[in-house]
Parts: sequence; C-alpha cells; structure tokens
Amino acid sequence: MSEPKLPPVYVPAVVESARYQFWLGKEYFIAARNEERTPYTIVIPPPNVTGSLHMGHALNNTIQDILIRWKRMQGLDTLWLPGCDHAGIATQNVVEKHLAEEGVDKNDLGRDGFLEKVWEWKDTYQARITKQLYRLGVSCDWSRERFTMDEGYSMAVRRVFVDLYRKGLIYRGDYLINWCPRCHTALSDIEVEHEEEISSLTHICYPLEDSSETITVATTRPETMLGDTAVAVHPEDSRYRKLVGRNVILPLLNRLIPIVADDYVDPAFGSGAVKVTPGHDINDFAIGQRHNLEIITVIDEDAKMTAAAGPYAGLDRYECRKKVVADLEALGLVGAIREHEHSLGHCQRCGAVVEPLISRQWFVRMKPLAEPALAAVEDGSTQFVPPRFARTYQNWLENIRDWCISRQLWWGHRIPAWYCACGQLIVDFEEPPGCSACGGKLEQDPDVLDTWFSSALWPFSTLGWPEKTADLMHFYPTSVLVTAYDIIFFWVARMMFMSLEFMGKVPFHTVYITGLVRDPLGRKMSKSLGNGIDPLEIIEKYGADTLRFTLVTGQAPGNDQRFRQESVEAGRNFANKIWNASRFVLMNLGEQEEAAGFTPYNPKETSLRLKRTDRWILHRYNETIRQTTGLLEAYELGEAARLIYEFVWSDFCDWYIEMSKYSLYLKEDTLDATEDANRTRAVLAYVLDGVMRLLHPFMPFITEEIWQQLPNRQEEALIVASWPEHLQEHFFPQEAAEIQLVQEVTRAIRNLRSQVQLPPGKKAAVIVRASGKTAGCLQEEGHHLARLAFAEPLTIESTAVKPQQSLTAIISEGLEIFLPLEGVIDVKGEIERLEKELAQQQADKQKTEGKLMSEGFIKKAPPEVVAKEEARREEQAARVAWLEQRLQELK
RNA sequence: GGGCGAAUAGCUCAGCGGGGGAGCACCUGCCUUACAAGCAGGGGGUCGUAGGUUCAAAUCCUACUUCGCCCA
Repeated sequence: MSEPKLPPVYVPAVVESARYQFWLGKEYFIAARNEERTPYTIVIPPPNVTGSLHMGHALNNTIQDILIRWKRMQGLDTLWLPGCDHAGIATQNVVEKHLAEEGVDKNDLGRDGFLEKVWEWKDTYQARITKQLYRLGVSCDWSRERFTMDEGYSMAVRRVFVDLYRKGLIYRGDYLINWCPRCHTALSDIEVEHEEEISSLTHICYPLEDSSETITVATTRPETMLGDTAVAVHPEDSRYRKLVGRNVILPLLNRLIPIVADDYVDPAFGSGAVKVTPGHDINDFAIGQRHNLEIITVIDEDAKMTAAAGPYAGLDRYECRKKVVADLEALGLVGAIREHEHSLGHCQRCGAVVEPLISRQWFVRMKPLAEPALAAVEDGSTQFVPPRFARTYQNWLENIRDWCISRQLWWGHRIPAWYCACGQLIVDFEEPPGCSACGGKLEQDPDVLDTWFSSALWPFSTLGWPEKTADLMHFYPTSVLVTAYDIIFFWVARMMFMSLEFMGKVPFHTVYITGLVRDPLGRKMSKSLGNGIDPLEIIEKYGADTLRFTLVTGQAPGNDQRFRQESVEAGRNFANKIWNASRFVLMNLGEQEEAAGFTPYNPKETSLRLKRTDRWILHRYNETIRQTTGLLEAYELGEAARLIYEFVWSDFCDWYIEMSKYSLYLKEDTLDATEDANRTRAVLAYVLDGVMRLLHPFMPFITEEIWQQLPNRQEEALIVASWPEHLQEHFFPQEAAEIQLVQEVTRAIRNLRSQVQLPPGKKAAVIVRASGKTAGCLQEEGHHLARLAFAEPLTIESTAVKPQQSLTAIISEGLEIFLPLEGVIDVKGEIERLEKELAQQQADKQKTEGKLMSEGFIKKAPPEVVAKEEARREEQAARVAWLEQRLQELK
C-alpha cells in the first residue's frame, strides 16, 4: 500500500469551489447546440430578485441538476437555461421598505429615480443568487442567462400583449377586481389568499317602504350597507315571495332599494335575505349584473369611505363599520350579532385585507386560451409527475375567470398602450409618434403588467422568440419543468396556454412537481416564523453534495419533506464513506500504477480471470446500473439515490472491499498471488469508476474530485463522461447466488459468535456440514469466512457431526454450522434461542401450508408463485426438523 | 361546500397486489492497517379503524376517524 494521497476525512470546502471553477473554465455547462444530437432542455424556474435562495430553491435546483447531468452523461445535447424574475410587487415592496429604512419615500424619487434604485437592487441580488447557485453546484449554461426584463424579453412581452389585444383576447374595462389598499394595486384572483377567520355576523333590519314591516339581512361587513343597491331573496322562499318587487328604505342614507329574487341566495343561511353591494362583493356584483342594479362605490383605494358614504365619508373602513353598527343600534335596527367563521382575502405579498373594488383594468380573456391548455394535458402532450397534479391543473383551468393583468406599480413591463386627449387608444409594440386620429400628444398607460404575464413566456422567450433563433428551433419545446405544487396556477398553467398560443406546441412534455421543504416540526419555513434554514449555511458546514443528497433522498415526488439536522448528518456520513472507500482503492492502486502488468478491467475484452467475488460485484453493479437508470427515467430520484447508497455502502464497502483485502494483503511473492492482486485492483478501480458515474448527478463535487484521481481515465472529466450501461457480459446469476450463500454463512457464524460474546478478532474453529456444489463453493471461498468471521480452523464436510458442546445454526437444508465451544457453552441460553427460532419457523411453516392447502391458491395463483411456496415449505420443514433435533440433543 | 394528500419501528420517512425496509435513536461487543462521520451482532411493527374485492391486501375499492393542503 502506498502513502495516502487523500486525508481520512472528507473536507468539502477544499474541493468544491475549485471544482466549480474547473467546470466553468472548461465550458462544460455551455450547450453545444449540435443539430445531430437529441436536445434535452430545462429552463430554470427563475428565482425572484427579491432576496436569497431558500431550501425550496436548493431542492428544486438539485433535481434539475440531477436530470441535466444525467442526460449530459447520456450524450444528449443538454441545455439548462438560468435566469431571474423581476417579481413586480414583491421586489417593489422590498425596495420600498429598504428605502424607507433610509428615510426615503419612493414618491420623492419619482418613477425614474425609484426604478434606478430597483435596477441597482436587481443587479446586486441577481449576482448574489447566481453565486448561491454556484455553491450548490448547478450546471446551468450561464452564457444564456436571462432576466424577465432584459431587452429581448421586454420585446417579447410587448409582442404578446399586442398580439392578444389584436386577437381580442386582451380587453380593458371596468370590473370588480381585488384591490390591495397597502400595495395600491389591482391583484389577480390567485394573488389573494383566503384565510378562515372568526368575525361577527350582524343582523340588520331594513324597513319596508309603505309598511311598518322590516326585512332582516345578515352581513359580516356592515359598512358596505352604505353601498347597497338591493336586497335579495331566493325565488322559492315562501317567507319573502310576496315582498319581491317592493322596496326597502336603506337605513342611515334613506335610499330606496328594491327587493329582488335570485337563485344565488341560500334560504337556510342567516335570515334568508341578503343585502346586495355590487360595488364591493364579487357575488353581489354578479347579482347586480343579473338584475341591472346600480353600482355604488363607497370605499376608495385607501380603504377609506367615499363621498357616496355620506356622513361617513373619509372614515377608514373599519372605523366606519363600528360607527355604522352604533348608529343602527341607536335606531333599533340591529338584530342578533353572532360569531361566524368566514374566509377573508389577504394580499399575497403584504397580508393586507383585500378590498373588492370597481376599477378600470386590463384583462386577458381566458376561455379561448384555457381550452387548448386543458386539451394538451388531457391528451398527454404534457404529463404531470405525479399524475394527480393534472387534476389540480384541470380544475383550475375549467373554472377560470378572466385574468386581471394590469398592476398599479412602477416596477415591471409598462403596458404598451397610449391614450390621447381625443379619446383615441393605441396599442402597439413601439411608442407611436402621435395620435393616429388627431395627431395629438399621446400618453402611455402608467401601469405595468402582472409579473406572471411575462413569466408565462419564459420557455420560449428565453430562447430568443419572437426571433426564430437557432436555439429556439433546436431547444424548444423544453423537456421537463421542475417546480413546486404551489405555483401550478401562477406559472405552469400560464406557460401552457401562452406557449400553445404563440409556439403552437406545449412548452414541456413533463412537469415534475416537488413538495415543499418544511422545518423539523413540519411547518412551512418563513421569515416571520424565523424557522428558515439557509442552504448556504448547510453547504458551508457539510458541503453541497451532502445537502443535495439529503434533499433528494428526503423527497418523493409531490410530497413535502421535513428538513432535519439528523438527515444531513446521514448524508455527510455517506460522503465520508465514499471518500474513504475511494481512499482505499486509490491507496491500493498507488504502487500499481508504476508496477508493470496492471491491466485495467475492460468488460468487452478482458484477459483477467475473474473470480467468483469479482463476478458477483460486477453482477450487482450491473443490476444497480439497470435499476438506477430505470428509476431516473421514472423520475424517482430519491429512490435512485437510495439504491446507489445501498450498493455503495453494503455491497461495495462492506463486502467487496473487505473481501478484496484477502487478495491485496497477501504478500506471498508468487505469480498467482500477483495476478490475484492485480485483478482485484482492476475490478476495484472499475467499479469505483462506475459508482462515481452513477453518483455524479447527485453528488457532483466529491465524485469529480475522486474520479480525477483514478488512473487510466479515457475521458477528461466526469461531468462529460459516459453514463454506465447495463452489460450482458456482466450477467452472473450463478456467482451472485454463491456469494450470497457465503454472506449468509458469514453472518450465521458472526451471529453464533456474538451469542457467546466471542470478541471479534479472536479466532474460533467452525465446522460446516455441506455437500456437493455448496461445499465446493464454501471450500473455495473459505478464506473469506476465515477473514470475515474469524472462522479458523474451518472444516467443511458432508459428514460433519455436531460436536458435543457447540452452538448450531442452519442456513438451508443440508447446510449447517457448528461452533464448538468446549466448556463455554450456555446450554440454557442456547435452548432458549433455538426454541424461539423453532416457534418462529413453525408459525411460518403453518402459514405456508395453509396457503398450499387452499384450492383457490393452487388453481388461480401463477405457477411460479405456487412453486415458490412449495420450495418455501420444503425449506421450513427441514428447518423445523433440524431445530427439533438440536433441542432434543441439548435436553 | 368541492377536491387532494398523509396516517407503516421510539422519531423522520421509503415501499403501494405474492412473508414489511432505510436513516436516526436504543441494547451488546469492538480504536480489525479506507472510514469511530466507523465495524460486527441484536431488540423493536395485528402497516389509522371497519367493511369489501381477490387464491392472496400495508398495497386495490367503500365508509369512517385524526391531521394537513388547495379551491369556492
């Protein structure tokens, strides 16, 4: 063995940054755009430039990197396109807050001055995010990095807007929209988050006109009564049928409003009559439309009461609520006030209670766009992984309402619409020189577009659209989109319909949905809770590979995971295990590099005489390749990682490396011994090389680092090395079964030894009763039993008899193990142990027999299953008989 | 009100029709020359409850219970 080249503990910090620079320098991440090769494209879900990356990003980008690195190794023309999102409201809020801390109001800076500050912010944070992604090890093509407000992208946004407008799919009008009084902008329906809250349900009596009767309505928002323009009842409600068509006098303002009949009203709720405020409630707005009701706006953009609220004008909506209730009480018009749970809309970005308001905004007509998007998922052009998320997507698109896309913000894509004092409206890509009707001066719409309007174009506009660039022609449609389930509506669905509308093709064939990364208690990580875990901290402490491995093994597609310190440590231990296994192999190859006669193992043309253990590990390795590749194809990344873990730790480290020591440490200077050692080194090196390949997508840094130290490399870097293939040459089921037997015998001996607390390392005689091929195999591999179970001297005979005082075990019929223990044996303990095993075996045997007695089973189960049960019965019967006999002998 | 998910070892989770696994934790013994971030051995589960389908159910179906999420 040569001097160790590697330290005994893996220190990620030493290798990671240098490795990333190496990959970058060699331009391995840059997509070749080779027309001959099959493209494989992923566009990154662009992180918001609001701040830094969180665990969700770490998970999401790890998954993308695994897919990209795997496909790159498979020889596909891979492109992973990175970039950031300008994140309209979110970024504007963050920068406003930041400026406020410095005592600066955005209005003092003015629109242009403020935007300058936001651009500075964007530059800082995009750079920070990029650095963080570097640390994670992602292999994005940085030469193609995009931003949702860069020049080309902005052009694409304008093209889409103008095109949709000209097709009649974008319109402007006065409708009830969700207004955030804090952010001072309109929001789309999905930017409103509903929360269940307990509030008061106030019953108010409205006096009828020309009568002393009253009709009672129930509301959680008494202040909106100032804007009521009707009272509605259900048409079938006998209590109120005679009142329909009559008027009530709206208290406080003394307006006359009609009683109308509408199916929407639930007769069982409250009093069965509802007040109708078309200006401040979405359902009331709908009723208003059906009955041609007047719309009165009583709350303004600051959530204060308007002049229409008469004496209440200028009051905040909540102060007004109190005052209205008090005034009504003074008039004796308030009935019961009950506690009531109802859901209340909050602004997604700032948490303020959203106010439904009538406002003039721009909308996208959704029906015609939603239909093809639904069809594409219906016919499988785009598939969700796991498939259940397709239903989420469908439900949303099937019930979709028009999309309010204008935002009263400064940061974002300015709406390409210009107005003239003469009333002319011009929508165009570029600013028109003057009014097309009167030649007058034009003014551009001050509003910007919903961020998601531009994000929806990400899969094609990042590739150069509307130009027909070579990238667009080659890399579109993209392959897989990796994202969390919470933005299926915001982003996935919108990319679908925009891509279908403008590219005529789905943007990706697969949508891989991840769960959320939660804190150890299962709570969502959030700034307000302060329970977030910074991925960078984990990377600094444990390394990026460890973080990646932890995240990917902790997840199953679509399921949330908890991020726990213990799991990270398990990942760290695995990295260290890999490191040390590699150390072992490299240390043993060290002197061999200089020595003559080292033949690297080549499965296609080998002169090496493979031994049973070699064939076994090659067989297992081959199986691992097949299964790993299959799991990756099925997007079961966590399962794939666990499978490799199992192979590396158990098969390779615990068994093959341990067994290899026999060949490597034998210092006999014979031709055979030298050949044996050389062959073992070659196989060790071959399998280690393969393991590095299989693990590379998951743990890129450590694998590249180790791989670079392997001798006889054909390729220049692991990142561009080939993905291992399942080889017919490595199909050795016979040897695999034989070594499995050796393992079972080893474990049985170890188990017997530990019964009597024989210290490991202390040699003890073992007698094995075996015959035929089994005996031959154990005889040949006997040296492993001697090394791994300290079975020395070892006797293997078909006629072996149990020594008087000995512990015994049975592996299978005719394969028995005796551990002679002159004077040491604890008879009572041994009887207990055997009785326990006998009970177990008898129970198992009974179960099997029950199955085989059943006629249905014999008739209907597949023959191979029946055969398996029959074999099991034989085995169990033999064991039971054997155990009974041993117990007899002991008693 | 509609939809979805989860319920499996003490904890965190895989598995999703033919005798239930992992990591951590626990018990016992080991500083064995790759690794104590390790090695070897061990204990521990009527797979939420009740029905059903099937020769066969943790796995498929139905209902229910608890928890969580999404939509209205």
